[in-house]
Amino acid sequence: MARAATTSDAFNAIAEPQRREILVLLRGGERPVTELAQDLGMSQPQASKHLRVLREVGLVRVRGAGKQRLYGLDARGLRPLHEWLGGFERFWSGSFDRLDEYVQDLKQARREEPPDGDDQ
Amino acid sequence: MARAATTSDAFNAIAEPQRREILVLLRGGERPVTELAQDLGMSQPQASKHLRVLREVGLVRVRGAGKQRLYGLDARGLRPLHEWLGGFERFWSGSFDRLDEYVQDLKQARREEPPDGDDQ
DNA sequence: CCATCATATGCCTATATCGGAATGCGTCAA
DNA sequence: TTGACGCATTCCGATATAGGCATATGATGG
Repeated sequence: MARAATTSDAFNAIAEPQRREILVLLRGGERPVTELAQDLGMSQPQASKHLRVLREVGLVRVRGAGKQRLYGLDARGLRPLHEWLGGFERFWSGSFDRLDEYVQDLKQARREEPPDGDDQ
Repeated sequence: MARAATTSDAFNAIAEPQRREILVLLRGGERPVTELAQDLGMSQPQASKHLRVLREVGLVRVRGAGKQRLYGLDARGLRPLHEWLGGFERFWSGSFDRLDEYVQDLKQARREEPPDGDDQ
């Protein structure tokens, strides 16, 4: 087997940095393809391809506006990501984080020490 | 070019569903490789490979415990993801979400009128 | 030293990617 | 209709993946 398709979930879709940048740009409002391509320094075909992936996983939507096609953000598609991440929040937030870090450092330090006597 | 390496970021590392499951399991505490492999129904080599990726991006850490190697969660590596996602929070939370949904439904309904073979 | 358990790594194949270049297709204006 | 514009879709090549399998490495107890 190979890697899962980029269109299989939002997780895979946003693994590509340029697609993440597209989404960030779209936070500012709808945009035509060529404008996105220019702002991100990529070719128009590449932009179209990335947008296709984002559309297939439901992260953007299109709207025809004359000759142009305006792409807009559909951030609801990011919710699965947010929810999955939420399950880990307690591991890095607030004092819990510092406690965890402290415990880790203790363990690490203990491993790096010779099994010598306990001082004091 | 091909796809970015799975070890290039946390984004790419967690694109793989089984790696996500490993992280979820590790929320319950440290675990040896074989146990993870069994619980997730994958071979031991596969588990080791996934754990290698997760370790290279700093999402897990290892600790030798006799014959075993205990893998533990290092959720700090998920922070970039959380922060990136944070930039989109206002787009799906609260009434903003409902308004957006409403507008989407309107547009979708309007587009289903012509015999169009739209997206899937 | 040897046998055994726990884990890591190597080799292999099929597959899907990103990127570039060329081209197809739809829309608008004259 | 013709031309120009905006965008989508091909075809191509190089690359790295997930997974199966075999094997190397490493620690432990006799």
